[in-house]
Amino acid sequence: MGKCEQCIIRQFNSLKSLTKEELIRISGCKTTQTIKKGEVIFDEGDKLNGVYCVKDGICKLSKLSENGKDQIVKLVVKGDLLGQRSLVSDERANLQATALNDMEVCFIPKEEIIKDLKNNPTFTLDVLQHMAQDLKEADNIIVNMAQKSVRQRMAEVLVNIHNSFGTNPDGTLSVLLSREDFASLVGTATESAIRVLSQFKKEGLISTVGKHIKIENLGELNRVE
Amino acid sequence: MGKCEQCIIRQFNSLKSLTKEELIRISGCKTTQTIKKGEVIFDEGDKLNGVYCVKDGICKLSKLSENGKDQIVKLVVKGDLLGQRSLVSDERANLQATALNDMEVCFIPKEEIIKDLKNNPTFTLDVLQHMAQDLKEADNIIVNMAQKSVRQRMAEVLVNIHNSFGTNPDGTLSVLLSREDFASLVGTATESAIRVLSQFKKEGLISTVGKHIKIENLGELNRVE
DNA sequence: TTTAAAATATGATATTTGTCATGTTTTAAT
DNA sequence: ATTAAAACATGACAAATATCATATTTTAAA
Repeated sequence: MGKCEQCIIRQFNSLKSLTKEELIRISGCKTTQTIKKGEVIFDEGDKLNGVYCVKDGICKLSKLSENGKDQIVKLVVKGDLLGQRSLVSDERANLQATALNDMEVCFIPKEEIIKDLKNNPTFTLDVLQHMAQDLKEADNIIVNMAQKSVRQRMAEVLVNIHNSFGTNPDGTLSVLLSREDFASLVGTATESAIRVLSQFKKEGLISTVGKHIKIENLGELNRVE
Repeated sequence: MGKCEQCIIRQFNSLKSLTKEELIRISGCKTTQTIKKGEVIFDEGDKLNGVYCVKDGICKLSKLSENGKDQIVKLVVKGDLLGQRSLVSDERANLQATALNDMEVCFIPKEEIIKDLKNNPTFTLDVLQHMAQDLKEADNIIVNMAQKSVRQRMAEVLVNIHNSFGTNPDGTLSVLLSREDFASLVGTATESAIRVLSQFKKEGLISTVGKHIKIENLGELNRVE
């Protein structure tokens, strides 16, 4: 089993603020898991007894609305921590986490990581800063949902995925999503999402290679009204 | 000038996790301000050099969308801290804070409160827990914005204001908002907000006493489809 | 007190988006 | 390779919501 203190993934998240001693302790109690595409990592209402460090793959954080539709709130990728909020607040999970492709994660038990939250203010402050960033992004999503059209929101989703998660060598978005997932991100009906993407394709803003989407005109996509 | 260590307001926010010594130090450097209704406390893009502890009154946190409409993201009331996110992330403000009635606040300079964030893990963890709560609420708003009708969102806004901020002796909501502010909270056009409120009144779900709104049927309001 | 401005209200209409139906293509299992 | 299921696509229509126009009422200023 890998050792946390030698793992480069931690450089991308708050675990980088742990001391070498703390990392060695965490390393001794963590477990590594592989999660298959489509598998639910945790569900709304679950009691999480730890936090996940994503070593590879990508998952969605979503919530089921009363109308039966899933709304994706955030995408969590390699290098991110998963489940911090439940850890810190000691509440049941508010969101569901579902793997969008095969994942490799390390699970760190709650009682161990809590020790560090209580004793290492640098670590706690780092977690706090990440959560502040998440909150800012969530606030911005609220404004977009309330004030922008489906077309604008879809353009923004494409640009964000491009900028945050990058592209494959052939230029297609590295994150591969179904039309239904796009709809869940944008907050619209699946048919509407399909229509908007088709329209973008007609207008030459994007192209598709199989299921993969390639952004052809980032500037125009940013300017979509 | 009042002393923080004797101020009961701090029981409602993270400042309660400061030690007596820390409180005395904060007390010595804080300033008390009164803010008039309608006044902007800080604007999007402002560099905040401290955090506000709200002793009295209420304000809205909002963001101007590209279509020129304001979206309210959160209401901040007596007992809350204002501006923590900018403090922690060391970024410019993402939101505008505007007083909805006359307010009294204490301003604590950044460099002083940062000392405590770096040295008192109990305090940092408390701030973290509050931010985790804010993030959960923001996630829930995203889901509502994306998946619920204007009518449902308005019902929810009324119920939330009732439950979170309470009522006056005559039963009216203690938070007095204009129809435009209701629209900004719900994320809809002012006319639509007015129409929905008129409809609720017709259906006997609410009544109005001047500009004040009284919830007449909380149960039905919760069940609005 | 009078008066202008702002807030509230409501109708008519346009636009956006969702829903339902149906067909096509892709994927995965046998 | 065949076939069933899932994903993708598109048209037709319905429902929700925004926009524009125009009153009415309330508020605040002179």
